[in-house]
Amino acid sequence: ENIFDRSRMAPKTPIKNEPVDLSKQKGCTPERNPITPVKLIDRPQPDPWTPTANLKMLVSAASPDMRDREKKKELFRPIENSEQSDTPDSLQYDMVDDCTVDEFEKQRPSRKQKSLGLLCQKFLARYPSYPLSTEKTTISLDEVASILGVERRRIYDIVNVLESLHLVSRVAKNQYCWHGRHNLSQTLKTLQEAGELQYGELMTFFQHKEQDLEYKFGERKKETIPDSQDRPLLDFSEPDCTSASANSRKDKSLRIMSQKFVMLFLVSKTKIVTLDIAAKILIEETQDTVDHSKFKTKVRRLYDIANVLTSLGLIKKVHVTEERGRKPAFKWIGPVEFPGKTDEPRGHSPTSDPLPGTQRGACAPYQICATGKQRFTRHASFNGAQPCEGTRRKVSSEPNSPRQERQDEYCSKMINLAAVCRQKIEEDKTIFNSARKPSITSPLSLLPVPGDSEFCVNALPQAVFPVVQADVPNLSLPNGVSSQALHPCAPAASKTENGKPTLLPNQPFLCFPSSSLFMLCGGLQENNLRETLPTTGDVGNRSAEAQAAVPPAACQKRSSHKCASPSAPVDDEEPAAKKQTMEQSDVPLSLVVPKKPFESPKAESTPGSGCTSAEHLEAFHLDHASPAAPEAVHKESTKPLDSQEQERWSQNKDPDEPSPGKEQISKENANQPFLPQYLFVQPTAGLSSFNFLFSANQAPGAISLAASQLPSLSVPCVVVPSAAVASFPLVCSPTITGPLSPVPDGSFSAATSMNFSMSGLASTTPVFVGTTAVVTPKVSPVPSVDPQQPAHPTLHLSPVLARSCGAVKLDSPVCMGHPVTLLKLQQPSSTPLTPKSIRPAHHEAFFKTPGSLGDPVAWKKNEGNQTRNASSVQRRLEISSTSPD
DNA sequence: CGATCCCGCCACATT
DNA sequence: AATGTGGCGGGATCG
Repeated sequence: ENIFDRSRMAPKTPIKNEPVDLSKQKGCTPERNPITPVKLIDRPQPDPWTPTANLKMLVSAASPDMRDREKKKELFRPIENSEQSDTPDSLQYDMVDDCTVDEFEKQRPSRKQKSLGLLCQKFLARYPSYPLSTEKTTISLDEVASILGVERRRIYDIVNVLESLHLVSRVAKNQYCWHGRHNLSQTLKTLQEAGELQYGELMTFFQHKEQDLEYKFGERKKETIPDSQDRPLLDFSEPDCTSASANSRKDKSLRIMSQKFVMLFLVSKTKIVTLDIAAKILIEETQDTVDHSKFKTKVRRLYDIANVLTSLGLIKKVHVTEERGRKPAFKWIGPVEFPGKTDEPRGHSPTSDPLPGTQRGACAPYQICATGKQRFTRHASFNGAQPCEGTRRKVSSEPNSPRQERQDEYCSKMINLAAVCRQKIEEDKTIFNSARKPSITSPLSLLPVPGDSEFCVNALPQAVFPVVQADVPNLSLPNGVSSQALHPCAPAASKTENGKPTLLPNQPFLCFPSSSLFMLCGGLQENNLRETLPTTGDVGNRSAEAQAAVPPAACQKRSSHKCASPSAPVDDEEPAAKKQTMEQSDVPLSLVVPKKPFESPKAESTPGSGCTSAEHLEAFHLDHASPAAPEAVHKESTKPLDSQEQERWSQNKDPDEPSPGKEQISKENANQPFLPQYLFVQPTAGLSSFNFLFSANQAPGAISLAASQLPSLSVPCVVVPSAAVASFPLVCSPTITGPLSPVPDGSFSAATSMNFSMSGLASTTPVFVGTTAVVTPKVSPVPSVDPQQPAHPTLHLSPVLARSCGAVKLDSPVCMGHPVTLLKLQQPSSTPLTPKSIRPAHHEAFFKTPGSLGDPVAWKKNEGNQTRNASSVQRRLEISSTSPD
């Protein structure tokens, strides 16, 4: 085929065009010559095209060796062609063509015929699914490539994915060993376990499985993080050589990606994963960049992987309808339950066997990864045990993969979490979308319904995101959220101190339902603080009630995930949130998440909180631009968002100097001291999208309100999206609470938000947040501002902000800027770090919070306080709703 | 026009 | 240095 094309093509275009054009031309006119006289001339020279095409052809025909030769030959060809052959050839071809013209067209064109999926099917057809154990089938890449008539590069794409599932393993250069699907079940099981650990935790949190987990998580991170930085290496290293490998090439990202991708399916209740979510989740490390391109690249890779998995019959393409529209997604159609061992004869218990050495080893890695906290430790040991295997590549795939994964995981955990969150969110979205509810308010929808959604319904989400989604309603968002966020943050915060924040990441933190927004709430003030948690709870309840309002706003946003966490607060929050969720599941709220964390301890202290908050904030900043958080605060102040943001930004830039933002913050603080809450978001990496943050403070009241159902959230929060991503828009409203002026504000806010999200954003990330409640209800203004902000992308943020501890922190308003940038800054190190930073104390506090939440009294108190907030919140909600509308 | 994703350049790893 | 691998993203094709 190629040949023909070429010949034809030759005339015109060398390489690429060949096929199509040529065929057509020929078809039309026999004499292409006339047409391409000049070209002919060219052709000769055009070695390029000829060679390639020819080569391919040849290659395919011939053996590897041949191919080389042929390549050489090709060189010659051009010459031949150039002179005359073109015409003649073409003629000949034509002749042929005559008959086949149609054929030509038929054959050539279709891109589909050359699709990776089809290629993979051909590849798989060559080998038995369940080969006899005795027979060892070795695969020669060159051979296969030639047989299938494709370049070797393509085969790598296939083999890498198959290797990730252990269907094949690399034996040597150019040589792979075919294992078939015997171990597939085991592998999937392992992946599922690993996935649960990684992603699951998050989910779990959210869900409620165990608060503990959350805590753990947080702790882990903390612990790990610190070490982690190093550790990670180890971990990584384990896999291969770790650091080297890790650092060095991305190594096997395709393999890792593939495994992670599969994990997402296995962990997802719905068994449906949208590409964008997956991409975000998988982005991890990189934080930096921005992403957009990164995101695109990731998606591309996912398509590659998906094609192979589709050929394996593990997934199928579906579309999820969301508010926005329909998104491409894949549904897992492979085995879901993995009894002990599945196919394989042996069955080891999954868990038990570590056997690294063996095939199973692969599993092990996963497990390891999964473990999470332990990870580090284990890994270490693990590593020790297995020193690097050889070098990176090592033959056996198994080892590598696991390792790799670990690495990734490790790194990614955070990401994962975030991702998870996202997923959930997305799922939620999906669900929502699909099913039901419309978006109006996204938030709402989220909440309520999730279940319904059909499509997704099933699964949806919840599982995945436990957090949000499912629970949504229940969730108490607030707490949960906060807590989550906090965790990560906390550590981060600590780190932050340094200045760097390492936060990282994002850990995961929250997520919100998809799109929806999220909110986070913050904190609350002192009073609240203590109560905060309670508040949250209240919030939840209230929120539900209140919620309504909120939702709308929330709804709009879709953003995604978010996460983040500011430092300490975050931690708390998250956990709390999770807990809440769990606990409260009942609660209607949904979304929101609040955070709050601080409150607790520090906050309570009151001012102290400030400190805390500050820290948190810092963390944020660090993370990303955490500034946002501050901003949120600012918002409270009333300023318009824009301004606030800007200010913040500026602040960020000059951390030391407080810019206005700071001032504001201070104000805020003054006003309310609160703290912080926030969340953060992940940066880039994962999601691209979102970043966010939030503020915290929240008014308790606000929270409360909402309650009920809806989630309202109170939180001020924000988010941002990254432009790139786009995906998420976010928004947030801040505050909530007060009833501020409702309408107007609302509008603004809404508008703002919206705009925000998007537009401005586009650029980057924008974000921002809302604010808090406590303070005055200034609410409205802020929102409006936001929109503008987006514009700037820039951001930057100085992480500095973070610094600010106390008052300052607040300030930090947000930042936003590009998400990327910001993010990166922080992230890099941070990611992992964060956790560590977080301190238990915080956690505890946070945790406590939740507990506190529980207290009715507290709640009540909060309410009182909140009242305003609430109102504002409500307003916001209203507003938001309006705007959306 | 967005979703897909082929194609192959080119950097990095391995031999 | 040669060759194997595989990240990556331009840009073509599909729907």
